[in-house]
Amino acid sequence: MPALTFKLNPHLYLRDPQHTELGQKIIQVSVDLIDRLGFEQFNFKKLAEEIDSTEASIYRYFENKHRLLLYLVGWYWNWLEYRIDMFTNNLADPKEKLRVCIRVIAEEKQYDSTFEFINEEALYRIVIAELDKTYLTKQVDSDNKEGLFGGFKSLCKKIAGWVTEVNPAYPFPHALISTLLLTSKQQIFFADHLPSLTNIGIETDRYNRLETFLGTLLLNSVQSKS
Amino acid sequence: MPALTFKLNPHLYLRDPQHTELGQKIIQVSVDLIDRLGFEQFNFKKLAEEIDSTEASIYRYFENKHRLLLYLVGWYWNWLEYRIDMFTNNLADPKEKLRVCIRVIAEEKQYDSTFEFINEEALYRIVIAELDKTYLTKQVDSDNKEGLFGGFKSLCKKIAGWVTEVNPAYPFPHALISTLLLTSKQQIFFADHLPSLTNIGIETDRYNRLETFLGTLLLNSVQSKS
DNA sequence: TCAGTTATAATAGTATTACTATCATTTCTG
DNA sequence: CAGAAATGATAGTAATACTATTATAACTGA
Repeated sequence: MPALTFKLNPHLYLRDPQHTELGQKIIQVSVDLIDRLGFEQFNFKKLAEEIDSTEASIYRYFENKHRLLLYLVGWYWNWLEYRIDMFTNNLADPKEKLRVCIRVIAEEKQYDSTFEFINEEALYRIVIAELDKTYLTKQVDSDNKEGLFGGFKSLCKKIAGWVTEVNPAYPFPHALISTLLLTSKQQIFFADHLPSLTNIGIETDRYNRLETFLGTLLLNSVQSKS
Repeated sequence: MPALTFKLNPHLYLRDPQHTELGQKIIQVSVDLIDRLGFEQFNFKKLAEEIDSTEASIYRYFENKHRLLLYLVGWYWNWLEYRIDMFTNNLADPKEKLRVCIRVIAEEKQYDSTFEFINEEALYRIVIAELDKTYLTKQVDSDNKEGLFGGFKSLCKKIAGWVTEVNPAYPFPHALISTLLLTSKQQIFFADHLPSLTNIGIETDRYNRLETFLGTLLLNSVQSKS
């Protein structure tokens, strides 16, 4: 399979990091570093040291670290949508699509060799811990106007469309799917850190249990009338 | 009705702010200021100016601004649990309790004169925008060991108990309720800032629509077997 | 009432962060 | 090989999140 890349919203970056060696290094190493340090402790100075470059050089690719996070999370949403498409495009029944979709959303994320310089396992952990910080800011409205949340919205719209196919009378398809997408991350976080808020554990079958939980949540709601 | 206060976990503060005039002012004005500026732009220097005091004085009440946020959010959970108790303690049927519970969770929050120096409307907006930041940190585990998330966990446990009463076979009561509690905030945020991720609007009946959405989500899941 | 404790104010200072600016050097391109 | 573009090296700034010190005001018990 040829090496693929995603075309991300150009407002996310100043210079496209996928097109240069330094840019690729920034992406690759920032994933590892944010995973290790957390987004608050992460900064461009530490990143520059790690890749033997300078702060100033990194600022030529990303306006600030928030945009870099938006870029990484945007990349994740594209990747997830790509995987969902891959596993659903041979299916006709929208209900079956939703089932497969839940499996892909809930599954353990593993390194995907289709995409070089992105460690999907680490990126998944970043999304779990930092996703909400992408939009819980004072600039959410201007960021949104620039289309920086396009990946999330696109995926939500697609899946919500299948919900409506299954039951056109269901009044909350988008709310249901955004809830599903966020919940899939939150419950994993709770399992790891606040276990009394969930019934997902830390065992190896946690992803199966998550799938079951999300499955009942989604499918029972969709079938309801009210 | 006499003026009430909540007994919050003492690890949240260095000196109990409810016991002194300055402490009460810190609480009261920080709610307004965080609501206006957002938590990132908020700091103790600005707060000190606003209440004609000094940074150093505020640091004698709260170790840092994160603890202050935890305090405010903890207060909110106590308040919500108090309201839920108020409206459910005369009910015997757990299913009925869940219905009322959803109404209280989804309702528009209005100023509650039972509690002086807390503006519940502003606090509710803070919780919507900043709640996730209380636990999405690197110190979540040590904060949790100190019991700083006690309010959230206590409420989740109580409602999850009613879920189990309704259907002892349902395997995810805590996951379902934590999802419900978070979703109730997230969907309001989306309605205000990322409307394509929800079907709740900004109209006056938004809280009724939210209640309906959460109702189907909860009640259909609880009744399911799998 | 006054000595002693405690709370607050006033002020200063520090390390880190999130940038911006400038200029030199390397690399890539027609 | 000239010129442009990308990167590196270095410096500097305003703001943040504190800590420390000393002075003053307020309350408390004997």
